[in-house]
Amino acid sequence: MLTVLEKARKDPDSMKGRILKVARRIFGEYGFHGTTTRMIAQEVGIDISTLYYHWGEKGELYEAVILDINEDLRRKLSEVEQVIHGRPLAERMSISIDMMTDYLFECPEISNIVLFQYFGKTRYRSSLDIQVPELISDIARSMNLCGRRGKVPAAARMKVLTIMNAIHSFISGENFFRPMLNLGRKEYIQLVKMTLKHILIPAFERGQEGSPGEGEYAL
Amino acid sequence: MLTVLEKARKDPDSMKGRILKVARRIFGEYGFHGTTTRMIAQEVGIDISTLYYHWGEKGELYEAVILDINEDLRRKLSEVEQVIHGRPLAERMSISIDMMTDYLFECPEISNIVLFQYFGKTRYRSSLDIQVPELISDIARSMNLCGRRGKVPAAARMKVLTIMNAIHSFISGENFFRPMLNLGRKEYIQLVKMTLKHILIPAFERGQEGSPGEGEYAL
DNA sequence: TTTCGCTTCCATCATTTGATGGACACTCTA
DNA sequence: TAGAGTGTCCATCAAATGATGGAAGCGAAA
Repeated sequence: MLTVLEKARKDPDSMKGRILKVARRIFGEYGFHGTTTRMIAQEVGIDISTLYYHWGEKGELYEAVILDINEDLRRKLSEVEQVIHGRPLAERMSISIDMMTDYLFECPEISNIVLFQYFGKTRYRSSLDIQVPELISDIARSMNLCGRRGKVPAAARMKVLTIMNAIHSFISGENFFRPMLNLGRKEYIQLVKMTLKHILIPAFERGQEGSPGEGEYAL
Repeated sequence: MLTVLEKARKDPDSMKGRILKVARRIFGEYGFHGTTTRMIAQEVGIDISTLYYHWGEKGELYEAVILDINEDLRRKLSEVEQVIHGRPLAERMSISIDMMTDYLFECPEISNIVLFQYFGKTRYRSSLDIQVPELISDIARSMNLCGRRGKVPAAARMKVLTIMNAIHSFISGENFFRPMLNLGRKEYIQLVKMTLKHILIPAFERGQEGSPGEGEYAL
Protein backbone atom coordinates (compact mmCIF):
# COMPACT_ATOMS: atom_id res chain seq x y z
CA MET A 1 0.00 0.00 0.00
CA LEU A 2 1.40 3.34 -1.08
CA THR A 3 1.13 6.44 1.03
CA VAL A 4 -0.38 9.56 -0.49
CA LEU A 5 3.10 11.02 -0.88
CA GLU A 6 4.44 7.95 -2.62
CA LYS A 7 1.54 8.04 -5.06
CA ALA A 8 2.20 11.68 -5.78
CA ARG A 9 5.91 11.06 -6.35
CA LYS A 10 5.21 8.09 -8.57
CA ASP A 11 2.86 9.94 -10.88
CA PRO A 12 3.80 13.62 -11.17
CA ASP A 13 1.03 14.25 -13.71
CA SER A 14 -1.70 13.12 -11.35
CA MET A 15 -3.57 15.77 -9.46
CA LYS A 16 -1.72 14.89 -6.28
CA GLY A 17 1.59 15.12 -8.10
CA ARG A 18 0.76 18.47 -9.70
CA ILE A 19 -0.34 19.93 -6.39
CA LEU A 20 2.77 18.69 -4.65
CA LYS A 21 5.01 20.22 -7.27
CA VAL A 22 3.34 23.61 -7.07
CA ALA A 23 3.23 23.47 -3.28
CA ARG A 24 6.98 22.89 -3.18
CA ARG A 25 7.59 26.00 -5.22
CA ILE A 26 5.18 28.29 -3.41
CA PHE A 27 6.07 27.11 0.09
CA GLY A 28 9.69 27.53 -0.90
CA GLU A 29 9.18 31.10 -2.01
CA TYR A 30 6.93 32.38 0.72
CA GLY A 31 7.41 30.00 3.62
CA PHE A 32 4.64 28.25 5.53
CA HIS A 33 2.76 31.29 6.79
CA GLY A 34 3.41 33.33 3.66
CA THR A 35 1.72 30.71 1.55
CA THR A 36 -2.05 30.41 1.41
CA THR A 37 -3.90 27.36 0.23
CA ARG A 38 -5.64 29.60 -2.26
CA MET A 39 -2.31 30.60 -3.82
CA ILE A 40 -1.43 26.97 -4.41
CA ALA A 41 -4.88 26.05 -5.74
CA GLN A 42 -4.89 29.01 -8.10
CA GLU A 43 -1.43 28.15 -9.42
CA VAL A 44 -2.48 24.56 -10.09
CA GLY A 45 -5.67 25.84 -11.65
CA ILE A 46 -8.06 24.02 -9.38
CA ASP A 47 -10.57 24.89 -6.72
CA ILE A 48 -9.34 25.19 -3.19
CA SER A 49 -11.52 22.36 -1.96
CA THR A 50 -10.01 20.01 -4.52
CA LEU A 51 -6.70 20.71 -2.88
CA TYR A 52 -8.12 19.87 0.53
CA TYR A 53 -9.68 16.73 -0.90
CA HIS A 54 -6.28 15.43 -1.96
CA TRP A 55 -4.01 16.59 0.80
CA GLY A 56 -6.07 17.40 3.86
CA GLU A 57 -5.12 20.41 5.87
CA LYS A 58 -2.35 22.84 5.04
CA GLY A 59 0.07 21.48 7.61
CA GLU A 60 -0.13 17.99 6.16
CA LEU A 61 0.63 19.26 2.69
CA TYR A 62 3.58 21.16 4.06
CA GLU A 63 4.92 18.08 5.80
CA ALA A 64 4.53 16.14 2.57
CA VAL A 65 6.62 18.80 0.85
CA ILE A 66 9.32 18.50 3.50
CA LEU A 67 9.44 14.73 3.17
CA ASP A 68 9.42 15.00 -0.60
CA ILE A 69 12.39 17.30 -0.88
CA ASN A 70 14.29 15.38 1.78
CA GLU A 71 13.86 12.26 -0.27
CA ASP A 72 15.04 14.04 -3.42
CA LEU A 73 18.05 15.34 -1.59
CA ARG A 74 18.88 11.94 -0.17
CA ARG A 75 18.75 10.34 -3.61
CA LYS A 76 20.87 13.02 -5.19
CA LEU A 77 23.51 12.77 -2.49
CA SER A 78 23.56 9.03 -2.94
CA GLU A 79 24.06 9.53 -6.67
CA VAL A 80 26.90 11.95 -6.03
CA GLU A 81 28.58 9.50 -3.72
CA GLN A 82 28.54 6.84 -6.41
CA VAL A 83 30.31 9.18 -8.80
CA ILE A 84 33.01 10.47 -6.49
CA HIS A 85 33.79 7.13 -4.90
CA GLY A 86 37.49 6.38 -4.83
CA ARG A 87 38.73 9.68 -6.22
CA PRO A 88 41.17 11.99 -4.44
CA LEU A 89 39.71 14.55 -2.04
CA ALA A 90 39.98 17.72 -4.11
CA GLU A 91 38.38 16.01 -7.05
CA ARG A 92 35.62 14.57 -4.87
CA MET A 93 34.81 18.00 -3.57
CA SER A 94 34.97 19.66 -6.95
CA ILE A 95 32.62 17.12 -8.48
CA SER A 96 30.26 17.23 -5.51
CA ILE A 97 30.03 20.99 -5.69
CA ASP A 98 29.39 20.91 -9.41
CA MET A 99 26.75 18.23 -9.22
CA MET A 100 24.91 19.60 -6.21
CA THR A 101 25.02 23.16 -7.46
CA ASP A 102 23.70 22.24 -10.88
CA TYR A 103 20.98 20.14 -9.36
CA LEU A 104 19.85 22.69 -6.82
CA PHE A 105 19.82 25.52 -9.34
CA GLU A 106 17.34 23.39 -11.26
CA CYS A 107 15.21 22.83 -8.15
CA PRO A 108 15.84 25.95 -6.09
CA GLU A 109 12.79 25.24 -3.98
CA ILE A 110 14.79 22.49 -2.32
CA SER A 111 17.28 24.98 -0.96
CA ASN A 112 14.49 27.34 -0.02
CA ILE A 113 12.60 24.74 1.96
CA VAL A 114 15.74 23.44 3.63
CA LEU A 115 16.68 26.91 4.78
CA PHE A 116 13.17 27.60 6.03
CA GLN A 117 13.45 24.39 8.01
CA TYR A 118 16.72 25.48 9.53
CA PHE A 119 16.02 29.10 10.30
CA GLY A 120 12.32 29.75 10.55
CA LYS A 121 9.82 28.96 13.23
CA THR A 122 6.28 28.00 12.52
CA ARG A 123 3.21 28.70 14.56
CA TYR A 124 2.04 25.13 14.40
CA ARG A 125 3.37 22.02 16.03
CA SER A 126 4.88 19.55 13.64
CA SER A 127 5.37 15.96 14.66
CA LEU A 128 7.84 15.46 11.86
CA ASP A 129 11.23 14.05 12.62
CA ILE A 130 13.68 14.78 9.89
CA GLN A 131 16.60 12.56 9.02
CA VAL A 132 18.95 15.48 8.37
CA PRO A 133 21.39 14.35 11.09
CA GLU A 134 21.93 10.98 9.42
CA LEU A 135 22.34 12.64 6.05
CA ILE A 136 25.03 14.94 7.41
CA SER A 137 26.85 12.09 9.08
CA ASP A 138 26.78 10.06 5.87
CA ILE A 139 28.37 12.90 3.95
CA ALA A 140 31.03 13.34 6.60
CA ARG A 141 31.90 9.67 6.29
CA SER A 142 31.90 9.82 2.51
CA MET A 143 34.33 12.75 2.72
CA ASN A 144 36.64 10.74 4.95
CA LEU A 145 36.31 13.26 7.74
CA CYS A 146 36.11 10.38 10.17
CA GLY A 147 36.14 6.63 10.41
CA ARG A 148 33.78 4.60 8.24
CA ARG A 149 31.85 3.38 11.24
CA GLY A 150 30.89 4.67 14.63
CA LYS A 151 29.91 8.11 15.79
CA VAL A 152 30.81 11.07 13.61
CA PRO A 153 32.39 13.81 15.73
CA ALA A 154 30.60 17.15 15.99
CA ALA A 155 33.48 19.00 14.35
CA ALA A 156 33.18 16.86 11.23
CA ARG A 157 29.45 17.39 11.05
CA MET A 158 29.94 21.11 11.44
CA LYS A 159 32.21 21.14 8.42
CA VAL A 160 29.64 19.35 6.35
CA LEU A 161 26.99 21.78 7.51
CA THR A 162 29.21 24.65 6.45
CA ILE A 163 29.45 23.25 2.95
CA MET A 164 25.76 22.51 2.64
CA ASN A 165 24.79 25.89 4.01
CA ALA A 166 27.12 27.67 1.64
CA ILE A 167 25.59 25.99 -1.37
CA HIS A 168 22.00 26.44 -0.26
CA SER A 169 22.62 30.09 0.52
CA PHE A 170 23.69 30.94 -2.99
CA ILE A 171 20.90 28.98 -4.61
CA SER A 172 18.21 30.37 -2.37
CA GLY A 173 19.64 33.86 -2.37
CA GLU A 174 19.90 34.11 -6.13
CA ASN A 175 17.06 36.60 -6.41
CA PHE A 176 18.80 38.84 -3.94
CA PHE A 177 22.46 38.35 -4.84
CA ARG A 178 22.35 38.18 -8.61
CA PRO A 179 20.85 41.63 -9.22
CA MET A 180 23.27 42.93 -6.63
CA LEU A 181 26.21 41.51 -8.59
CA ASN A 182 24.59 42.41 -11.88
CA LEU A 183 25.21 39.00 -13.41
CA GLY A 184 23.29 36.79 -15.82
CA ARG A 185 22.07 33.47 -14.57
CA LYS A 186 24.78 31.37 -16.21
CA GLU A 187 27.52 33.71 -15.05
CA TYR A 188 26.11 33.64 -11.55
CA ILE A 189 26.03 29.86 -11.41
CA GLN A 190 29.56 29.68 -12.75
CA LEU A 191 30.79 32.18 -10.20
CA VAL A 192 29.04 30.35 -7.38
CA LYS A 193 30.81 27.13 -8.26
CA MET A 194 34.15 28.85 -8.60
CA THR A 195 33.81 30.68 -5.31
CA LEU A 196 32.68 27.61 -3.41
CA LYS A 197 35.56 25.55 -4.74
CA HIS A 198 38.02 28.33 -4.11
CA ILE A 199 36.96 28.66 -0.50
CA LEU A 200 36.03 25.15 0.50
CA ILE A 201 38.66 22.97 -1.10
CA PRO A 202 41.86 24.44 0.40
CA ALA A 203 40.54 23.95 3.91
CA PHE A 204 39.97 20.27 3.43
CA GLU A 205 43.15 19.66 1.49
CA ARG A 206 45.03 21.28 4.31
CA GLY A 207 43.12 19.26 6.85
CA GLN A 208 44.36 16.09 5.15
CA GLU A 209 48.12 16.54 5.11
CA GLY A 210 49.26 15.35 8.48
CA SER A 211 45.93 16.10 10.19
CA PRO A 212 46.90 19.25 12.11
CA GLY A 213 43.92 18.65 14.37
CA GLU A 214 41.07 20.85 15.38
CA GLY A 215 42.81 23.44 17.50
CA GLU A 216 44.85 25.12 14.84
CA TYR A 217 42.79 28.28 14.72
CA ALA A 218 41.51 28.29 18.24
CA LEU A 219 42.40 31.31 20.28
CA MET B 1 14.03 66.49 13.47
CA LEU B 2 14.31 62.83 14.34
CA THR B 3 12.47 60.14 12.48
CA VAL B 4 10.35 57.68 14.44
CA LEU B 5 13.07 55.07 14.07
CA GLU B 6 15.77 57.39 15.32
CA LYS B 7 13.68 58.21 18.37
CA ALA B 8 13.15 54.54 19.08
CA ARG B 9 16.86 53.77 18.73
CA LYS B 10 17.79 56.71 20.92
CA ASP B 11 15.53 55.72 23.78
CA PRO B 12 15.15 51.92 24.00
CA ASP B 13 13.00 52.21 27.14
CA SER B 14 10.39 54.32 25.45
CA MET B 15 7.31 52.59 24.15
CA LYS B 16 8.56 52.92 20.58
CA GLY B 17 11.89 51.44 21.58
CA ARG B 18 10.35 48.55 23.47
CA ILE B 19 8.07 47.71 20.57
CA LEU B 20 10.93 47.85 18.10
CA LYS B 21 13.03 45.51 20.19
CA VAL B 22 10.27 42.95 20.52
CA ALA B 23 9.34 43.29 16.86
CA ARG B 24 12.93 42.51 15.86
CA ARG B 25 12.84 39.30 17.82
CA ILE B 26 9.43 38.09 16.72
CA PHE B 27 9.85 39.03 13.06
CA GLY B 28 13.22 37.31 13.21
CA GLU B 29 11.75 34.11 14.56
CA TYR B 30 8.62 33.83 12.48
CA GLY B 31 9.22 36.01 9.42
CA PHE B 32 6.90 38.70 8.16
CA HIS B 33 3.82 36.60 7.50
CA GLY B 34 4.42 34.33 10.47
CA THR B 35 4.30 37.29 12.80
CA THR B 36 1.03 38.90 13.80
CA THR B 37 0.72 42.36 15.24
CA ARG B 38 -1.08 40.74 18.16
CA MET B 39 1.93 38.57 18.94
CA ILE B 40 4.13 41.63 19.16
CA ALA B 41 1.64 43.62 21.22
CA GLN B 42 1.13 40.76 23.63
CA GLU B 43 4.87 40.29 24.09
CA VAL B 44 5.33 43.96 24.84
CA GLY B 45 2.35 43.82 27.15
CA ILE B 46 0.28 46.47 25.41
CA ASP B 47 -2.90 46.67 23.45
CA ILE B 48 -2.69 46.12 19.74
CA SER B 49 -3.96 49.59 18.95
CA THR B 50 -1.16 51.12 21.02
CA LEU B 51 1.22 49.39 18.68
CA TYR B 52 -0.55 50.86 15.66
CA TYR B 53 -0.54 54.25 17.32
CA HIS B 54 3.25 54.23 17.50
CA TRP B 55 4.28 52.47 14.33
CA GLY B 56 1.42 52.59 11.87
CA GLU B 57 0.77 49.54 9.79
CA LYS B 58 2.59 46.24 10.06
CA GLY B 59 4.68 46.77 6.93
CA GLU B 60 6.07 50.04 8.24
CA LEU B 61 7.11 48.42 11.50
CA TYR B 62 8.79 45.65 9.56
CA GLU B 63 10.68 48.14 7.44
CA ALA B 64 11.78 49.93 10.58
CA VAL B 65 13.11 46.63 11.87
CA ILE B 66 15.05 46.08 8.65
CA LEU B 67 16.58 49.54 8.80
CA ASP B 68 17.33 49.13 12.48
CA ILE B 69 19.27 45.91 12.14
CA ASN B 70 21.05 47.14 9.03
CA GLU B 71 22.26 50.12 11.00
CA ASP B 72 23.42 47.89 13.86
CA LEU B 73 25.26 45.69 11.42
CA ARG B 74 26.88 48.64 9.71
CA ARG B 75 28.14 50.01 13.02
CA LYS B 76 29.47 46.68 14.18
CA LEU B 77 31.32 46.11 10.92
CA SER B 78 32.80 49.56 11.19
CA GLU B 79 33.95 48.76 14.71
CA VAL B 80 35.51 45.51 13.52
CA GLU B 81 37.35 47.30 10.79
CA GLN B 82 38.91 49.69 13.29
CA VAL B 83 40.23 46.77 15.30
CA ILE B 84 41.68 44.69 12.47
CA HIS B 85 43.20 47.63 10.61
CA GLY B 86 46.81 47.03 9.64
CA ARG B 87 47.09 43.44 10.85
CA PRO B 88 48.05 40.48 8.65
CA LEU B 89 45.26 38.72 6.78
CA ALA B 90 44.85 35.56 8.84
CA GLU B 91 44.70 37.60 12.01
CA ARG B 92 42.21 40.03 10.48
CA MET B 93 39.95 37.17 9.54
CA SER B 94 40.29 35.41 12.85
CA ILE B 95 39.42 38.55 14.78
CA SER B 96 36.56 39.41 12.47
CA ILE B 97 35.06 35.98 12.82
CA ASP B 98 35.37 36.12 16.61
CA MET B 99 33.88 39.56 16.93
CA MET B 100 31.04 39.09 14.49
CA THR B 101 30.17 35.65 15.82
CA ASP B 102 30.09 36.84 19.42
CA TYR B 103 28.00 39.84 18.48
CA LEU B 104 25.49 37.95 16.39
CA PHE B 105 25.06 35.21 18.97
CA GLU B 106 24.01 37.98 21.32
CA CYS B 107 21.57 39.40 18.79
CA PRO B 108 20.55 36.38 16.76
CA GLU B 109 17.54 38.20 15.40
CA ILE B 110 19.94 40.14 13.19
CA SER B 111 21.00 36.99 11.38
CA ASN B 112 17.43 35.82 11.24
CA ILE B 113 16.18 38.99 9.63
CA VAL B 114 19.10 39.17 7.23
CA LEU B 115 18.46 35.65 6.03
CA PHE B 116 14.75 36.32 5.67
CA GLN B 117 15.69 39.29 3.53
CA TYR B 118 17.92 37.18 1.35
CA PHE B 119 15.82 34.09 0.92
CA GLY B 120 12.19 34.81 1.54
CA LYS B 121 9.58 36.54 -0.51
CA THR B 122 6.87 38.68 0.96
CA ARG B 123 3.35 39.21 -0.28
CA TYR B 124 3.62 42.95 0.01
CA ARG B 125 5.54 45.46 -2.03
CA SER B 126 8.32 47.14 -0.14
CA SER B 127 9.81 50.37 -1.40
CA LEU B 128 12.84 49.82 0.75
CA ASP B 129 16.26 49.95 -0.83
CA ILE B 130 18.86 48.27 1.29
CA GLN B 131 22.50 49.25 1.33
CA VAL B 132 23.75 45.68 1.51
CA PRO B 133 25.72 45.98 -1.75
CA GLU B 134 27.77 48.87 -0.39
CA LEU B 135 28.35 47.03 2.87
CA ILE B 136 29.65 43.98 1.03
CA SER B 137 31.93 46.07 -1.16
CA ASP B 138 33.33 47.85 1.88
CA ILE B 139 34.22 44.55 3.51
CA ALA B 140 35.85 43.31 0.32
CA ARG B 141 38.01 46.43 0.26
CA SER B 142 38.84 46.11 3.93
CA MET B 143 39.96 42.53 3.29
CA ASN B 144 42.23 43.70 0.48
CA LEU B 145 40.38 41.57 -2.03
CA CYS B 146 40.65 44.45 -4.45
CA GLY B 147 41.97 47.97 -4.88
CA ARG B 148 41.08 50.61 -2.31
CA ARG B 149 39.04 52.56 -4.83
CA GLY B 150 36.94 51.80 -7.84
CA LYS B 151 34.56 48.98 -8.58
CA VAL B 152 34.82 45.80 -6.53
CA PRO B 153 34.78 42.77 -8.83
CA ALA B 154 31.92 40.31 -8.53
CA ALA B 155 34.24 37.48 -7.51
CA ALA B 156 35.47 39.46 -4.51
CA ARG B 157 31.93 40.28 -3.43
CA MET B 158 30.97 36.63 -3.77
CA LYS B 159 33.72 35.68 -1.37
CA VAL B 160 32.51 38.18 1.17
CA LEU B 161 28.97 36.90 0.77
CA THR B 162 30.21 33.38 1.41
CA ILE B 163 31.73 34.45 4.69
CA MET B 164 28.72 36.45 5.83
CA ASN B 165 26.32 33.68 4.86
CA ALA B 166 28.36 31.10 6.69
CA ILE B 167 28.27 33.09 9.90
CA HIS B 168 24.60 33.98 9.68
CA SER B 169 23.69 30.38 8.93
CA PHE B 170 25.17 29.05 12.13
CA ILE B 171 23.70 31.81 14.28
CA SER B 172 20.27 31.56 12.79
CA GLY B 173 20.33 27.80 12.59
CA GLU B 174 21.36 27.31 16.20
CA ASN B 175 17.97 25.97 17.24
CA PHE B 176 18.18 23.37 14.53
CA PHE B 177 21.87 22.48 14.53
CA ARG B 178 22.69 22.53 18.21
CA PRO B 179 20.27 19.79 19.31
CA MET B 180 21.40 17.83 16.27
CA LEU B 181 25.01 18.04 17.44
CA ASN B 182 23.98 17.64 21.04
CA LEU B 183 26.11 20.53 22.25
CA GLY B 184 25.72 23.15 24.94
CA ARG B 185 25.50 26.75 23.86
CA LYS B 186 29.08 27.68 24.73
CA GLU B 187 30.48 24.58 23.07
CA TYR B 188 28.40 25.29 20.00
CA ILE B 189 29.65 28.86 19.73
CA GLN B 190 33.22 27.71 20.19
CA LEU B 191 32.85 25.06 17.53
CA VAL B 192 31.24 27.51 15.12
CA LYS B 193 34.19 29.86 15.42
CA MET B 194 36.69 27.06 15.04
CA THR B 195 34.97 25.61 12.01
CA LEU B 196 34.58 28.96 10.30
CA LYS B 197 38.22 29.79 10.80
CA HIS B 198 39.33 26.37 9.74
CA ILE B 199 37.40 26.57 6.51
CA LEU B 200 37.57 30.22 5.59
CA ILE B 201 41.09 31.29 6.42
CA PRO B 202 43.14 28.85 4.29
CA ALA B 203 41.35 29.92 1.14
CA PHE B 204 42.20 33.56 1.61
CA GLU B 205 45.75 32.92 2.73
CA ARG B 206 46.27 30.87 -0.38
CA GLY B 207 44.66 33.57 -2.49
CA GLN B 208 47.27 36.00 -1.25
CA GLU B 209 50.53 34.30 -2.06
CA GLY B 210 51.22 35.19 -5.67
CA SER B 211 47.54 35.68 -6.52
CA PRO B 212 46.87 32.49 -8.46
CA GLY B 213 43.90 34.20 -10.07
CA GLU B 214 40.28 33.23 -10.29
CA GLY B 215 40.42 30.31 -12.65
CA GLU B 216 42.28 27.84 -10.51
CA TYR B 217 39.28 25.67 -9.76
CA ALA B 218 37.30 26.36 -12.90
CA LEU B 219 36.45 23.38 -15.02
C1' DT C 1 -29.34 2.16 -18.16
C1' DT C 2 -28.46 2.27 -13.49
C1' DT C 3 -25.42 2.44 -9.87
C1' DC C 4 -21.33 3.26 -7.49
C1' DG C 5 -17.10 5.49 -6.45
C1' DC C 6 -14.03 9.02 -7.38
C1' DT C 7 -13.20 13.78 -8.42
C1' DT C 8 -14.33 18.61 -8.89
C1' DC C 9 -16.46 22.86 -7.85
C1' DC C 10 -19.76 26.33 -5.66
C1' DA C 11 -21.29 28.26 -1.59
C1' DT C 12 -20.46 28.98 2.87
C1' DC C 13 -18.64 29.01 7.68
C1' DA C 14 -15.63 30.20 11.59
C1' DT C 15 -11.47 32.09 12.90
C1' DT C 16 -7.64 34.92 12.41
C1' DT C 17 -5.73 39.08 11.41
C1' DG C 18 -4.81 43.88 9.93
C1' DA C 19 -6.64 48.06 11.08
C1' DT C 20 -9.59 51.96 13.15
C1' DG C 21 -12.87 54.93 16.04
C1' DG C 22 -13.81 56.69 20.17
C1' DA C 23 -13.79 56.89 25.12
C1' DC C 24 -10.92 57.53 29.06
C1' DA C 25 -6.90 58.89 31.73
C1' DC C 26 -2.91 61.61 32.52
C1' DT C 27 0.16 65.70 32.23
C1' DC C 28 1.31 70.14 31.34
C1' DT C 29 0.18 74.93 30.65
C1' DA C 30 -2.49 79.12 30.60
C1' DT D 1 -9.63 75.00 36.82
C1' DA D 2 -10.25 74.64 31.79
C1' DG D 3 -8.32 72.91 27.83
C1' DA D 4 -5.06 71.05 24.69
C1' DG D 5 -2.02 67.36 23.69
C1' DT D 6 -0.54 62.71 24.33
C1' DG D 7 -0.90 57.95 25.20
C1' DT D 8 -3.64 53.73 26.24
C1' DC D 9 -7.30 50.52 25.86
C1' DC D 10 -12.02 48.48 24.62
C1' DA D 11 -15.00 47.41 21.04
C1' DT D 12 -15.46 46.64 16.55
C1' DC D 13 -14.96 46.26 11.48
C1' DA D 14 -13.62 44.29 6.99
C1' DA D 15 -10.82 41.30 4.60
C1' DA D 16 -8.10 37.25 4.35
C1' DT D 17 -7.72 32.61 5.32
C1' DG D 18 -8.28 27.70 6.73
C1' DA D 19 -11.62 24.44 6.27
C1' DT D 20 -16.13 21.87 5.06
C1' DG D 21 -20.83 20.27 3.14
C1' DG D 22 -23.17 19.09 -0.56
C1' DA D 23 -24.39 19.09 -5.34
C1' DA D 24 -22.87 17.90 -9.85
C1' DG D 25 -19.86 15.63 -13.34
C1' DC D 26 -17.80 11.53 -15.05
C1' DG D 27 -16.24 6.99 -16.04
C1' DA D 28 -16.33 2.07 -14.98
C1' DA D 29 -18.82 -1.87 -13.47
C1' DA D 30 -23.20 -4.38 -12.99
